[in-house]
Amino acid sequence: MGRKKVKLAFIENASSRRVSHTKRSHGLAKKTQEMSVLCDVDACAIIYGKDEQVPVVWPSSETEVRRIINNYKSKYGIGQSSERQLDQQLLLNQTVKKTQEKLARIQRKNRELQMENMATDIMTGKSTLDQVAPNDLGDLIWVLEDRMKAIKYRICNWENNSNNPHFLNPNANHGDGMMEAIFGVVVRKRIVVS
Amino acid sequence: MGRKKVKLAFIENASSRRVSHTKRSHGLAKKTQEMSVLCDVDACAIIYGKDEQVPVVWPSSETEVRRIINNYKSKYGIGQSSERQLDQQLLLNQTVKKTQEKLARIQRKNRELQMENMATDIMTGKSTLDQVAPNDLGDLIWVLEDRMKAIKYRICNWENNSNNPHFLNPNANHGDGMMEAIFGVVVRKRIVVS
DNA sequence: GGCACTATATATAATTG
DNA sequence: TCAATTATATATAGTGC
Repeated sequence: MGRKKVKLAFIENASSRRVSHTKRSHGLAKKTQEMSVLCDVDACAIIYGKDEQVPVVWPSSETEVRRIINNYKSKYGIGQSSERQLDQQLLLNQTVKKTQEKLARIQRKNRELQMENMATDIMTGKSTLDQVAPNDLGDLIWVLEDRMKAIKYRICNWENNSNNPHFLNPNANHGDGMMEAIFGVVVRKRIVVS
Repeated sequence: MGRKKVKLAFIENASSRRVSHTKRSHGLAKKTQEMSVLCDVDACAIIYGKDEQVPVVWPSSETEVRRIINNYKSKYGIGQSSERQLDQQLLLNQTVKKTQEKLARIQRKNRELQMENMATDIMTGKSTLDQVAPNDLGDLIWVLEDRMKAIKYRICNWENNSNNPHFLNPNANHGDGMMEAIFGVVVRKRIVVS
């Protein structure tokens, strides 16, 4: 992907290696997130090296990462003897497992929606950055970037619909100002509870 | 990537979801491996869900996975509060801020151009004043005043270029009448995206 | 060195057998 | 349902500020 086919080997040049690292780790995180949404599975990616100060991790929420890894461990017994695995199997009956899975699914969904709401709050000035928990910052970036893309898309297609309904409709609620014209109706996402 | 753009949402259809899962998890694993080779970093990806019997993990060596995760934990102290964590928070904060600023910039730019378009619409009669939201009137005035200045300038210099191409060119579209002669070609502004 | 852009390689959604 | 193929979307290597 790119001007040239790159051979699969350590990139000697330090600066282009760093560039590559940035681009690729971003892409990897994105794909991990997409995977988890599209197929509703637990997915997690961890990338770190001595060069990079900050490890790239998805999801960025520590709690989520821990949950996914621990769950993976207990499910597939990483580094555990097979006897231990058997114990686990006995301990966790099907119902419990199913319930856990359901819970996890809801939690993932809920988290997504929380991020959406948070992004809206921040963009509309309802809340400020320092009110955001550190754990949520990373995921928040994703949502913001998504929104930016949506905006860019809208901007690109602006000329095609000169009589934009939001823009010209006199009945439209303009209380949210341009926000609405750009984002469409600004609504709070309803958080799923079950 | 594919015949159609797929929207980022749970794939309802079970069979295509499974196909997607297979393809994407494979791709994710590949990219994780490439990342680790190209940049010589520790990288690890874990994907699992109830549907899939076998979790997709890279690297496939359990030992490696354990090493990477443990190393990550001890290096970046998952669930531990330390200076490093603070650093991370600061960095994330900066990233969010940057993203927000970028977003704000785009929004500002977008608004300017919207006003331009609105002004054009009004001057060409495509829309009328009462279709403009009250919130937008103030900004609209600025744009109109700017245009008036430009018009005055053009009028002042009119005599200097008697054979104005727009004015005399028989192939030019004169549908917009004087508008075009004064403003130049009347086009919708192409909105800048970044 | 970082960012925006462009050309190209890759990944993958449909489609077909 | 799968495997191979094809058409397209996306990721990203290089380029020019």
